[in-house]
Amino acid sequence: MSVTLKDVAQAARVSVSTASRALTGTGLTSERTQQRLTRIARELGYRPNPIARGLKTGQSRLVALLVHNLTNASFQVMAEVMQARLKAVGYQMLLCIGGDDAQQESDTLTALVDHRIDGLIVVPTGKNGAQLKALAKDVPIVCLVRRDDATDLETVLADDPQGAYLGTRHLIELGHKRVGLIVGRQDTTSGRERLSGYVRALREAGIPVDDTLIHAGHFVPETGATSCRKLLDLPRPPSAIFVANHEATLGVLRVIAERNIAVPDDLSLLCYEDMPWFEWHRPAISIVDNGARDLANLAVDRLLQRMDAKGTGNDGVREYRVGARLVQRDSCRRIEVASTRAGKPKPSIAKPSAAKSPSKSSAAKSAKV
Amino acid sequence: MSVTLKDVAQAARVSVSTASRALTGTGLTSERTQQRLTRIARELGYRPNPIARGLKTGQSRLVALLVHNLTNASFQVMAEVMQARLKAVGYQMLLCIGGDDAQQESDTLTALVDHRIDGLIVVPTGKNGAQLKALAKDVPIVCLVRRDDATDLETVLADDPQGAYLGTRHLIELGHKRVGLIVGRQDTTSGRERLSGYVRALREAGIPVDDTLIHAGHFVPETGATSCRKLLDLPRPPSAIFVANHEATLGVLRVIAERNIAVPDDLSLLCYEDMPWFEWHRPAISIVDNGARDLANLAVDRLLQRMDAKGTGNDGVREYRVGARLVQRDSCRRIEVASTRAGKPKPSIAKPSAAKSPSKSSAAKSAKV
DNA sequence: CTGTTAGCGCATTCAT
DNA sequence: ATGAATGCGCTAACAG
Repeated sequence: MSVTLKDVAQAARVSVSTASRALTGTGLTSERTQQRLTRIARELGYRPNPIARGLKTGQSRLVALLVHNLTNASFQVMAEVMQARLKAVGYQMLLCIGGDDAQQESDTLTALVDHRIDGLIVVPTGKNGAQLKALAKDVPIVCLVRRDDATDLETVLADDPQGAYLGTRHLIELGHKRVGLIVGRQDTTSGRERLSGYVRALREAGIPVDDTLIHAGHFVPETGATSCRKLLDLPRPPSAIFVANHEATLGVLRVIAERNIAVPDDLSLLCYEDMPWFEWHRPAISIVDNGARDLANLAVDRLLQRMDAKGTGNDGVREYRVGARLVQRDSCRRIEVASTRAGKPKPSIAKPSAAKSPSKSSAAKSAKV
Repeated sequence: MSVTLKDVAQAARVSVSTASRALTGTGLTSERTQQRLTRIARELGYRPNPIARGLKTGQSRLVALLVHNLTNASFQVMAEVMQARLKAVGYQMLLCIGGDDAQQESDTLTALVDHRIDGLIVVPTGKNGAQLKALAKDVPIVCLVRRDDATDLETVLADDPQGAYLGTRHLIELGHKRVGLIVGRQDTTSGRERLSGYVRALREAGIPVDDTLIHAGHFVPETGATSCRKLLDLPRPPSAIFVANHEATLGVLRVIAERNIAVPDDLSLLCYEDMPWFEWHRPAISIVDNGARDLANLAVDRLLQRMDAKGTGNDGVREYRVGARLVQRDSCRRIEVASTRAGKPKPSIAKPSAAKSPSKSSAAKSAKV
């Protein structure tokens, strides 16, 4: 069916081992045979068989990415970035979709190691820590976006405390006193951290935290719809809603459309994680950008690094943060400050573009309570 | 590192071959040893090594999907559907992104066969027909969404002629005489077929085809923006635009937003291929649904079938079509028939759904409520 | 620098 | 029904 190393060796009248050495470029062959073999191999259309090679070397040239879905825009760009980066260094990407489900994640993980993947980037559900920990002994693993607290794996996170803080502060600076928050499950890193950023911004502004304005739930559109309805039905509904649960966004937009609410006139809306069309929506939706592309790149960098330095125990385990950015568009408006001081609350900080901010989340700004 | 078949055999005090036979369930072993081995294997946590097995059998339990990108909503659902279906029957999906680029496609294809994939579903660029044809001898292939005319591979297509026809006819029935068309490159199946459907609907209605209303281009947002601008700048601009190039949609929406054009009051808009948020956009965008989910399912069915019936030459090669559907939402409106009969053009057919937004352009700022 | 020898883990032939 | 032997294609000792 296909030409093997043996064929090449025969054609060149050398042993297979010589052929192998010459073609794998181990510099253990004479320059001449090296080139000769290379030529012959090319002429014959020889393609090394990764399966056979893998059986021997224990490697597969396969790297897996395990995400929850492909609907989330962040996961899309992560997948694309990873695929491109990995291909450039000779790896094939195995994309798996776990649905944020513990069982599926577990099954997929074992299937992946069965296939002897050389590396893994995973957005963990957080419910298979033990398994992940065990696997980490055999294959380099980098966690992405979420931390699995039961492990001590290298992890690349978005700076969610900062992002949520920036977003909330922005709304507060626009004059909003009652900011509704729709956030993810509190048993996830991002869910907790975004809530904490929100709370911090409120505290810092001296605004009491009103629990009725906070809705935490599963990462699905329905969460957004339900939560949004409840917020709007409040005796004193919020003047702004911060949707920090990306998957919930669609649900929120749906309710807003259903009730014919004008954004930003009747309600300011701020979302988390960009999507290509947010910019073209009317009004264009302001967002907190989590830096999906940079997250992916960093994760790949770390993974590649670990893959190279295999054998080097899991010492260097470290946690990384990629800064968040506020991207102002047209879905948030300034509202009248119906309170005491007439002075306008500082001009918007509107930092036009990028800006790594101190990633140390909390300590940086103000030592509030 | 991991427990091998040999370990299991030893623990059971049988030969590896017996162990192999028992565990692969070839019914060539006594019922008793069969169960005994199964139990022992489980106790030991034995997991067959697909690499080793693959080397022997020539199979990998890997199936690849090669698409252009992950931005296209259709590709997203196809990837998710495929992954789920394949996993259910014990295959891992290798997702590759070719960027609709001939070179990348070619590279990827060779990498995939190197890895001895057991099957391939590909959205072909159409520029590597020869290669695909050659590969088809070694591995079952199903083309999806596009046909590669240089091959005679089994192909699962959307019914684009029908879809474009339905969409165009819908607009015509609403009274539109000048319907702009933004469509894909004419060297692709879908590009040609959608154009043909458009033309047919026009002809059928006795409306002359105006070339200045037709823009064919690459599958990128920019195409939509450019084309849309040209259409709007026409001396006699169209009253409706049919965006039959999915990737171009964003560009069109952008121009519409930039110019502050009211849809559907100033312009009716019909798009091709659904996206989750189309429904929540304001106005909700009417579309022609290409049936991505069904396309994927059918493609998987066909592939699995071919994979089973391997050896059976490439006889059964056939072409399948998945019907398109028109999904009416709020972005198309009936317009006055500026001709003969005076009858007033009926009130806007505005479907029950959501409410009309403050139609007139000025939406963003201005006084509200 | 090169050829010889040995497996990697498994499925499968051939014996028994 | 089971064991022994063979080889898939390749890499890596181990000699020369």
